[in-house]
Amino acid sequence: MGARGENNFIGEVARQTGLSIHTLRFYEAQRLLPEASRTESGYRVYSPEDVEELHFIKRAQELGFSLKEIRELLLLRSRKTEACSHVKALLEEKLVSVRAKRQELEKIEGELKRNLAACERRLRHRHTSRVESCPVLVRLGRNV
Amino acid sequence: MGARGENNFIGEVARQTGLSIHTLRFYEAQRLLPEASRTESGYRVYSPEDVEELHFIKRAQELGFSLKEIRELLLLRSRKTEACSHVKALLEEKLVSVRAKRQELEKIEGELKRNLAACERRLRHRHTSRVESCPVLVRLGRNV
DNA sequence: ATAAACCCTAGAGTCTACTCTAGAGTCAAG
DNA sequence: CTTGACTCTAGAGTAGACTCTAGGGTTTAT
Repeated sequence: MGARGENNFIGEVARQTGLSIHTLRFYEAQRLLPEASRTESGYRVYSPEDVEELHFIKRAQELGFSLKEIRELLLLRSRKTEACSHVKALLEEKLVSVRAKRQELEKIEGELKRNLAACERRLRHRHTSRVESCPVLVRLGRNV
Repeated sequence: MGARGENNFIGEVARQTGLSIHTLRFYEAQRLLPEASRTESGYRVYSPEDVEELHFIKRAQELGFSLKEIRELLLLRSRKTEACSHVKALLEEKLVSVRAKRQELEKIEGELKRNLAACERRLRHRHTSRVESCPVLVRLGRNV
């Protein structure tokens, strides 16, 4: 139980947050975190607020925000003014793009299923599995 | 109606496929296409088969395959053997990952909606929109 | 006193799929 | 013969989010 156990050095914080040491330094370089304070020898020491901020970043990332957008959210948080309606706008924007991506993936998923079904029908009905009869490869090659 | 109109030079093929000239050369460099034949002066000439292959690539991309995976599909197509069951395996693999991504986005979408709802409730009930009361920013910062 | 485990910096490398640039040659039309 | 549209190559640049390396200092336990 030396200073190590008490101080939140970078490795410890990495463990707490599930981020890598590299990533923590990277976030600092990207100005997502305020510069962490240091020990005399230059080791970064993370306050509980820093750790909270890292959780904030992770959580926002899970909501599909990019680091750039997260920087904006953090700024809002610190500005402490007019935040809610601005946050709402960001959420709405993000919702639109996430919904579009999701719908895109749904279409892809449907296509894949259809191709897979064609594949399976063919494999059940013939012993040959040469390319000439692979409906998927044929389909992909057709113009239009 | 000179040689231009008859030969499928790169610009023409770009128009036909909706890919850029740069992209066509890029695909060749990535060995997705066999090296296109050339005129005496070195201009690339694309055969109808080349164009078909480009459509194949586009279509496969729309199914969520990466260029690397598409290279594999093209190889299968040219090997003309055992293709169908191999293709089936690739489709299944892709379906799994697309489904996972889609479900992930669905979760994100739900989260965003929930946050947005909290946002709206708050904005309806209070005139203050200070950060202390922005439920989303508070939520994002909470550990756990 | 020394090894193990930790930390530091600056900067390069990774991945994907392009996208663009500079400098130069080619071709058809007027 | 010139103009303009087209083509060529080699190589650099872009975006996002890391990830790693080399070379070196620090701390703790034995």
